[in-house]
Amino acid sequence: MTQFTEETLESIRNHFQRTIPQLSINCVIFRFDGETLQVPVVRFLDEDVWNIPGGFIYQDEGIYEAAKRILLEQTRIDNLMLSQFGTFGSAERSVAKDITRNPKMGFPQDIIDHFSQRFVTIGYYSIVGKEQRKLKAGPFFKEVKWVNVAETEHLAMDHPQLVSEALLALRSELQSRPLLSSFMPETFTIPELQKLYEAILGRPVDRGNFRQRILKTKILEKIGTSKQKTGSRPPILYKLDQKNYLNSLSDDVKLGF
Amino acid sequence: MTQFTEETLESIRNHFQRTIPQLSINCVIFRFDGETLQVPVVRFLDEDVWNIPGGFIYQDEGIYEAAKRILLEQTRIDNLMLSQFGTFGSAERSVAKDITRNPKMGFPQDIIDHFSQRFVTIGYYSIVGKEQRKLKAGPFFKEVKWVNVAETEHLAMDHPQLVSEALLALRSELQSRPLLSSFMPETFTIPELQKLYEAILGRPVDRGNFRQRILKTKILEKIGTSKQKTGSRPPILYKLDQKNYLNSLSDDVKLGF
DNA sequence: AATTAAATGAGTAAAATTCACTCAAATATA
DNA sequence: TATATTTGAGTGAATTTTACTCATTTAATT
Repeated sequence: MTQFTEETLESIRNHFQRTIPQLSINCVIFRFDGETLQVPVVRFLDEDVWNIPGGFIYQDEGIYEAAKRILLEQTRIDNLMLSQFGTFGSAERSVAKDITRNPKMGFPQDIIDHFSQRFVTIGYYSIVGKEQRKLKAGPFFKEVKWVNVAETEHLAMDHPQLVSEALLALRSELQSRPLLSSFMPETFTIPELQKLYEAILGRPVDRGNFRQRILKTKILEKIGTSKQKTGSRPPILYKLDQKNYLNSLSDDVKLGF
Repeated sequence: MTQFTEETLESIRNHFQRTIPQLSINCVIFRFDGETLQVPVVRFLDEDVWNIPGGFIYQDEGIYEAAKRILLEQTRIDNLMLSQFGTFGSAERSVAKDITRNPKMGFPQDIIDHFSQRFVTIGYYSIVGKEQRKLKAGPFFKEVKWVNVAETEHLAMDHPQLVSEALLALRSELQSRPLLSSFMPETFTIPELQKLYEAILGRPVDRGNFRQRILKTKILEKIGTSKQKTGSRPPILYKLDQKNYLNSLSDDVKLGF
């Protein structure tokens, strides 16, 4: 049985006081490590279920700012453009089923009651590159880690559903615009980019045609040749041509695979 | 100065008690009258600003059910599939700026305080055909009417923004699936359908190519010839081929104009 | 040093789709 | 009966998509 100091409990109660009741935010952040998609998950205090990072909205902040703050606090991920993928609020949706009600946590009744309320959550998603690796747990959280999207079926509450809905939104965004800037490292190769597309779309993409379409957009700028030790022709290194990339966004350029 | 009976005030206070605080729902329902897109707007009590239909979520109902109930109560529109287009919640977003705080309404302070809170709203949209015309105001509302989308810039609060965001979502939906069932009458002609597409997309569409693409999907079934008195060749009447239409939804058929 | 394996860069032709346009058909009106 | 108007249907050029082939580059192997 975990014991909380009165100070911790007061801090939690104070947080409730300052936030909008029965409304939460969850952030599904995809990270591509070169092979698979992963998302950060957090563990609350001594609980043993993992959660998508999430929290509550202060009375004096907008929901977008709240999403960025929560993400920063719980994972240390910063400077990211977030997009909404949906708001979820069935009548039965509550936090307490999975956490706090757990006897071993030993929460006082008023806090259990708070979490037993029905909660509506606003879902945001984004994507980062593999250079993003440092995660640091925030207050009230014991641990943060990356977990493969394929292994998210055991997350708390309806969080597995949040992950799949976010992935659908990401997929749909990928279809309608050249999605490159935020989640690729400074320089990258076309085969690397193709692997990202395949990870998001969940299916293989023809190599030659992928290259052709990407190059036709002129959003890539040749940098040099990558040096690798794979015993095959080294791929060309590219970086984003910022000017053409921004143009392509406003010109509604689609890659469409 | 409007006078409210104590019974009315109690009914309002009771409603607040049973709903989720600081969270609302708004429904942007597009209607196509053959020429332009319109949305229903409502007028609250004796106020003179018009609002997108909206309301609050009972503690024991899901947000989707709440949206359908609110729409039914305030407009009598029923049996509609609604889709979310976004959730809006800047820190300054409040109801009271436009209504209730109006002195001539004469609300008691506790109700003004309630509406002065910051509110987050979940936006839903849908579309109906011109056969949908009956609107009936619900309790607390004095009037409901259809207004052209082009004339929604004077709606209350951020409701003009809700309309444009909903229109963007509708447009995007139109691009990715053959959008026909819910908003066309039982039988219709291809020129009529084209006018709907043009209204939603906000631009002209080539006549011949539109016909070609629609017919290629085989989701239309020829019924006969329409009889009109325009002094020109009468267009062919079609109805939806339900089986092919459902197939086209699962097969991810795109019309893409 | 020459050969091989492996993956990349580049290109090409057929198929499919999009786009711009012409022409015939059907109807009310003059 | 002729005319104006709008719809139905079709066609060919342009473009895009798709399914490939082939040359290039490098590390490892012989």
